[in-house]
Amino acid sequence: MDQSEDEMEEDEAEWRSSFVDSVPPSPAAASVSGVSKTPAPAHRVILHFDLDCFYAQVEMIRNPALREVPLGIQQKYIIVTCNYVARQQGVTKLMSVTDAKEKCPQLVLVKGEDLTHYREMSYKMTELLMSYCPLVERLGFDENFMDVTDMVERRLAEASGSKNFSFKGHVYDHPSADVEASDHPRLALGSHIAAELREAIHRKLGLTGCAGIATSKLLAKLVSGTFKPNQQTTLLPEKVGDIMVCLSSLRKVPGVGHQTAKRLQALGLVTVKDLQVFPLNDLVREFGGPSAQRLKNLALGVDDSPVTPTGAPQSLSDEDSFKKMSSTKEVLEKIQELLSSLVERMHKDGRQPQTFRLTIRRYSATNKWFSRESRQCPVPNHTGQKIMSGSCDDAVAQLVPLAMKLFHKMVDSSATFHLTLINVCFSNLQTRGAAAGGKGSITSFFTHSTSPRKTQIFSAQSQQEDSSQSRCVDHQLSTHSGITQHTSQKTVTTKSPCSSEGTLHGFKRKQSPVVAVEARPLQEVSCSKARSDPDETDNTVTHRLPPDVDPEVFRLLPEEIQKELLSSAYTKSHSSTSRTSVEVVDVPHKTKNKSPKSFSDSQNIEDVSRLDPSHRQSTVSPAGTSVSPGENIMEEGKMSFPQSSDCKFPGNVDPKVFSELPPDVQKELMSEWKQQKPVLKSPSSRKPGRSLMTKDRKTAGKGSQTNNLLKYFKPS
DNA sequence: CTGGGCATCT
DNA sequence: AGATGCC
Repeated sequence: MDQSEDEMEEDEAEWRSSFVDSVPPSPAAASVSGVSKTPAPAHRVILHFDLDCFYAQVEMIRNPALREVPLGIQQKYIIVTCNYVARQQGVTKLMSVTDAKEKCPQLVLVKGEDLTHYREMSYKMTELLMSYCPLVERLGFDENFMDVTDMVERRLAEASGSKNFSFKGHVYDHPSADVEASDHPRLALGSHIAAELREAIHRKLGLTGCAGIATSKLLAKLVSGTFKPNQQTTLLPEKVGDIMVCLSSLRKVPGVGHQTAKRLQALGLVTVKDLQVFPLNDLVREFGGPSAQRLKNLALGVDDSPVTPTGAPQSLSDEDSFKKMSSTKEVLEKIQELLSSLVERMHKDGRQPQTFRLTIRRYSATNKWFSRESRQCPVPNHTGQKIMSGSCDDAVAQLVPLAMKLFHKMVDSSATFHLTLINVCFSNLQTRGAAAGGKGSITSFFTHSTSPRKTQIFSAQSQQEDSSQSRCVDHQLSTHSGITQHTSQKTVTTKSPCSSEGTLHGFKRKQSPVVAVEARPLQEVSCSKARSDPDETDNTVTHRLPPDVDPEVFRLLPEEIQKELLSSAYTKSHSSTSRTSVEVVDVPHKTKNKSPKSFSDSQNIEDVSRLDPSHRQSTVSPAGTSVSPGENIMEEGKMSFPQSSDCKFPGNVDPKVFSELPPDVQKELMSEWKQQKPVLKSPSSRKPGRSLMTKDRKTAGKGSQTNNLLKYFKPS
């Protein structure tokens, strides 16, 4: 039964009494939002944490010298955030680089387009909070909501004797000292918990931030920013009306975005008060029932939405924006670059993506920031396996052609086009292994993000749990040993950005294979035998089977494999030497801003060498850092070439893709893979001629992973 | 000179 | 697949 029992009674007796937490059915007052799916405790204690200039803090931890200078984090031409030294000089968030430099000529800029470090720190923060109580919901990378109602009740029970209640930090609209103590013991305890958590965050992660303590997410969020850097504020119920009315416009209400604000304005509503008194019926006409009620409630400061544990992300994506991209070659290279990084992240996550999506944004004078278009498709199982097994290069080689196919569904490359953004995304992430506990997926970040091992078990268990018993751990925050976390971490020795890669290979091609192509000189390119129908493709099976493939055998294969074969088969091939041929092609590519495989951690802050000529602002190169000589370089070097030993087969390469490359590039690619090919791996396995089949199928199941199925067919 | 994620709802 | 929202 409701364990809420243990709580004490007292104070606001009435309303809370009936259904404090457990509350079964009657939502009573909660009915407000129309949607009554989750009862929502009548009185909760919700915390909202908001880290101070998050990206800037992460960079200052990585390079302490930055603490003393005005620092701006730059993404393209925008300062997305800056430290307080810079703010003193007039720099603000989302200011253009030009304006910022004008205001503060000495502003030091660090590029922040690669979110790796921010994401890692962000999850450490969430994990830390979760170690005290599982009900933690993320909002972006730098904010977290936490429902500490249970923790508060427990403390209330323990310390029932001492009535010494006071608030930690500020209390909204209360001059200060006059603590109205125990009229609100729960919120007061919440303020203590918030203070302890902020201290833990600072001690263990080196981060400072603000916290808001209130009875709902809406209110906690609104109040948290009352006193800005590194402070906390509690909002008492009697001040709800005040805090809402003080908002300068409806747009300030969380949940009211750009579009909604415009629609409201069209109805003549501009201030919060306007919406509070506006007839609900009229609102319903515009927004529909549920949305109307929700909006009105928000204006009134009413929000019964629960803190929903976020857990591991449901999708992983990587994107880049630019001024102009108008050739297929550039698109291909960009996709390859984005995929290399994304696949690496996906591998670390540990889950297997079932869906891949490609999104683009076209240039358009009018609607510049909108209109994104996307196409998605399933991720072939064997590709997902490559990701999970760590054969990231192979996976990328298989995904690039898929992505190009999706691209061509949206863009007619024979006509001119002008893109300003490309995004690649994996979703429908499936926890591997048997126990599919759909939800338990705490995988990734939670488990291995930090140091592999110590990781927290707690996170795994805490995750799902029936709300009824989601107990907070509340081990005294102070001692709290369980959590691990390495405090300030790694970066002390940050790696130096600069040189490592730029110099290394002047050519800068990263190691990742871009396209796998089967190369045989086209003997008859198209099919010889099996062709049955000319058309379509993707699904039609037999057409275009390579000459050496036995159609009968082909039919027995799983569909994905058939597809793979078809796509790789329809590329040209050359049979010259005997090997099969599948080559991995490496395209010279620029950039790399994303880290290639193995050293994900190292990331450069600046990475010049990018293709974008334009930016090269004065990025900083941190003083201390320096490179560790040997290692980085070595790593890099070896990766780039020889390494590809296990090359792979072609996956599906769109011939179109390959053919679109400039001749010299094609040539280079060809010779490139030629070199790699000899390496170990499979060549040997090729069984004699095509007798294959049956048994091969079997073997194929498992061992063949690294090599393509083509080997079974290929004879020659 | 407008970033790079994420989520939810339709 | 798109819109919208939030950081």
